[in-house]
Amino acid sequence: MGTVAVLPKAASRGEQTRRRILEVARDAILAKGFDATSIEEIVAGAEITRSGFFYHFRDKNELARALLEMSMHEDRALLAEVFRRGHELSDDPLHAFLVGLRLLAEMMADMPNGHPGCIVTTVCYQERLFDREVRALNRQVVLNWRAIFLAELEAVAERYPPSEPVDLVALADMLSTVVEGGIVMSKALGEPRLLAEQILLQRTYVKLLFAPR
Amino acid sequence: MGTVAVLPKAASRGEQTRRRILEVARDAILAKGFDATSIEEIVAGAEITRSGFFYHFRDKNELARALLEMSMHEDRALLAEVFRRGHELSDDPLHAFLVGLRLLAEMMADMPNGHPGCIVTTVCYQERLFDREVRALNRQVVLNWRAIFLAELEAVAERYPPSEPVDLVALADMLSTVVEGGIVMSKALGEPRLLAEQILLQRTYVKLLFAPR
DNA sequence: ACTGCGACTGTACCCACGGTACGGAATCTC
DNA sequence: GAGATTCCGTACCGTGGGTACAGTCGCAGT
Repeated sequence: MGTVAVLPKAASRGEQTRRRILEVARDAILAKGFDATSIEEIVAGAEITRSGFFYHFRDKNELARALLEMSMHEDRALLAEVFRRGHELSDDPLHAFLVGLRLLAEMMADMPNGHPGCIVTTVCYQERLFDREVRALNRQVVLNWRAIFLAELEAVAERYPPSEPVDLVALADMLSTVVEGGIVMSKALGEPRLLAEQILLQRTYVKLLFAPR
Repeated sequence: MGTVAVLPKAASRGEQTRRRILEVARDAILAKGFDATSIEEIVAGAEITRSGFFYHFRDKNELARALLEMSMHEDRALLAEVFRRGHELSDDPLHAFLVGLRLLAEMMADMPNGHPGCIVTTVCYQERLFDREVRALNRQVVLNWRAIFLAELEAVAERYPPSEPVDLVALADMLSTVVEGGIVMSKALGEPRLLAEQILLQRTYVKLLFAPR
């Protein structure tokens, strides 16, 4: 069941346990929400005790912080990989971006039970549960997405003038918006495919804006 | 502070109290999440006792159900009003729809503290907290949005063929997607204007798709 | 004026859960 | 083998959801 990869520099025992806690917690929290996930069941899933949990995390807020950091690294790696492959297949910035978006949509479509959810939404829909540090980190995660998408869009806009005047930052944010909203819609309707479909619709938007007529 | 309008057929005392509970609960839940909102503070805000709360609602699930029903009626009224005004100003279905979207964006922009959040997202990010009935109702709310947007889009598509082949249902869902995602992004970044901006970007998309070149 | 019902109040209690405190014990490292 | 790391066990507190139930208050109908 473990997704723990065999790493060259073997993590210390403590680090391994910590990772196990984070993975169990993430899955449970995305399925049931932060509050509805009890520490009791996290420690059961991670096969430790309550004391063990509080050894690694002072409280649930620190767990949230660690979860956000984990998700930020994973997102960054995933998006980097997707667009790297896009640029590998084409020198044209628009074509590369469109390929990347299609790959992203395919990844989302390949989750049989649908996307499990995003920690960012979990956090900002339970604001008061989290301290300033967590909320700041949450903001940072979103700004990170913006930067990644913006870099792609700027490269595109440099070669292809948009057919309508658009703010590139807002357009970059729209990609995050569609993903976050698409996850909500997929979950609400119980239609896992909706998320990928929405990303492809957004892809068509980009094509319409920049592709030469 | 009360938004209770003076109605002709005065609601019974029980109905008034029930409404007060729902309004207090909605504001608190959107600000802090469902779980983080204690019954204690709801009854304090509504100026009743715990027993009074449980007289009106068997448990928190029933509160959620009532909240969803309230939000469904409010949404329906708001969207109907927005598009009614659009069609009042123009006989052209596309123009009317675009006007409606602009009005919608303006409404969102006029919330000084930003959109407080959407119950639909709250529910589907805390799935396990709610029973089947609540989740079904949540789905119904989203399907309701779909129907409203789809009716507009079908009227548009009948007169103006889209410049790219698109599934109208998916496009209708994209409006909900952008609103839900935009709320999340606004909250996460602490930029209330982002939501309206995203709706206007989506409006441009519709224009690009259907406006004759 | 009496009755019945709707709309609550007050009190007492149970359980789950987050969090604290602290004393160990096993395992690993140097 | 000393010390640090990584846990385990146990006891305890406060908060909050939920149950149970007796009593109160005002109003509508007779």
